[in-house]
Amino acid sequence: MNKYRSHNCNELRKKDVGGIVHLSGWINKKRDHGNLLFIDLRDNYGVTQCIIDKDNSNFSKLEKIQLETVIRVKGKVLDRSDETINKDIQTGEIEVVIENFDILGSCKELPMPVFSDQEYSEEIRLKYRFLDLRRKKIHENIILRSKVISFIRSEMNKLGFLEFQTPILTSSSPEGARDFLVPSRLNPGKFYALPQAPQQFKQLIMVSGFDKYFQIAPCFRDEDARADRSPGEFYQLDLEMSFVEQENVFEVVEKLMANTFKKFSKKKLMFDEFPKISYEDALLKYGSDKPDLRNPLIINDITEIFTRDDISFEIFKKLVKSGSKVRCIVTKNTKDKPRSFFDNIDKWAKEQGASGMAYFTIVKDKEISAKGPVGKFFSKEALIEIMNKTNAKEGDSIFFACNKQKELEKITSMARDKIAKDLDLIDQNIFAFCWIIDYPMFEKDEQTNKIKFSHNPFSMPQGDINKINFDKPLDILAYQYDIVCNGIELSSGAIRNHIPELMYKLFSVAGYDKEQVDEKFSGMINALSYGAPPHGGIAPGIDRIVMLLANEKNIREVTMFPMNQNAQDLMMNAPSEVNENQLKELNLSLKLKK
RNA sequence: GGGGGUGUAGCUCAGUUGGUUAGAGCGAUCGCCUGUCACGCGAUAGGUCGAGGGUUCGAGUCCCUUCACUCCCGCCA
Repeated sequence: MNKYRSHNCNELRKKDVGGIVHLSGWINKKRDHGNLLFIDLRDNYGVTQCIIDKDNSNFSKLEKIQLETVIRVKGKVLDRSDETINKDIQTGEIEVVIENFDILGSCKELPMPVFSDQEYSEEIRLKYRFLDLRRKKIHENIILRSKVISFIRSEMNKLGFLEFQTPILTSSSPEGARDFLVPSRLNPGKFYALPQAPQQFKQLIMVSGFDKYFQIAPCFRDEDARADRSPGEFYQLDLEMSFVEQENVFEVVEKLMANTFKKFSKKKLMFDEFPKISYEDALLKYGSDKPDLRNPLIINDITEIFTRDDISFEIFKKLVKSGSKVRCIVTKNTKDKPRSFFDNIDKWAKEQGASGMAYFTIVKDKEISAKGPVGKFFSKEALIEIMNKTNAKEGDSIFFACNKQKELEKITSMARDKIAKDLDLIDQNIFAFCWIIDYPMFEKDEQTNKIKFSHNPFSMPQGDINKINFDKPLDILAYQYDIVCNGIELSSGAIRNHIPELMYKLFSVAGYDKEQVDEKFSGMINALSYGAPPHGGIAPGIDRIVMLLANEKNIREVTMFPMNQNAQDLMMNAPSEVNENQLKELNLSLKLKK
């Protein structure tokens, strides 16, 4: 036994009754009966009830002690009578009668209570994160995170992957997110960048012949935060494999995800084999390349139907003529839903910046007709065609919107979520994984109208590489894939392009000449010229995996020391100003915007 | 960069149509209480109503500006 404890606070059981023990921990809660005082002593492992009465000379000192003070108690383990057993804690059959105690760490008045299920403002939680982290729920989330990471690590080891560290100070690269820059003292005027991901390094590891690599890798991107996106930094399970095709990567990741999610959650997996959905299909059917497959609603394109003469919905017909599309969502058996249900969705759509959502319900008296504000614009025959096209039946309702494709995808995707939520169609006890595959290599930049890489410039284009038609770059698909779970993008990956000549060609399509590629990606392109194996990989986001497993909607709930939305660490006061000398040494001067 | 929400005691919140001295629970302090486990009871302290300006006889409440936190859009190969 060391001087602080003979047992932890979750260790004592009936068999220990009669023993003299030392416990150390935080005062979780006091219940003061005047002549009898209960103290719940807490540590990482659990809680033990300690008790002292007024006959003990320490009584009045303990009575005055602040919650969250760290104390050591010495006492005798006592059996609890049947009526006083507490089934909610594992040590509930016993209690410790305090003989004496020492204060190991005193505590000022608390800015926030630790023993409480209440919600607190992020500001106070982040400022006093060390207190926040003592609280049960988040304490357990962080422990879960640790266990998940160590499980993943051991699974990867078992699969023959080797773990390597890659540099944190590296070079800035074009494409992708904003870099965090670090000025170099020894190289005035030059900057390192923190890696947005160890992308190039892991490919170099393959070129170096290590075959299978993984790392729980910190990634840094200077972009704005979201609930599921930490500002600044996050962690990926970065992995890369040599001599593989897409399917080989899927096999590894699918097994790893299934094992991890089965081990750490009671929720069921919707699919044992993850469905593969092409990017094009995903955008049509779900309006998004990160569909939540728990949601049964599917989007249908009914643009063509609006060219019929027996539809007199002139606003949509006019928009369709000028290139807009019409897409719809069918809700099953909603004919008896109140008017407010439909109007709310229309109103909601307007709030999202769309022109609203039209709707009608298909009813049949003698003949099929459409009930609802715009129902009168549709003939019986047109309705039957819509029903055929969308699988809608009598009693179902159809919500539809008209817009240019991209905006339409956005609003129908959000409507799919909104309607499913309103109708309570999503089973919360399921994880629905899927692969999104066949991403296009390039896309058109909306603002500049230029061709740019749609995902990763290092991806391998699909098909026979000698027959690629570079004149139609938007038609080139890549061996590029995402894994999605419950509408959250966990990861993207690709089979890489390991052929320098092909790389130059693809970069030239995106507007980079050979010199620029050589300069920006010198390490990579040079390495690929000295015998590179075909290789590919992926990088699932650790924070998001833990978030799903912990059933949390916010990534800060599974991050030990997160920054706030403005990328500030309120506890450590980062970022902070630096003194003139530091700047001078780095050859920097500040020119702040007013 | 844009839009929404929130901001009242240390913490979580209530505060009506603009109307007297801004309330409650938890926490703190003091007192009572020997079987609680969210112990109970009584008392006390604690407020720049985020900040600034305006309207008004009168503003926590209405208007304008601004700040902070948060959610979303943009952004995130």
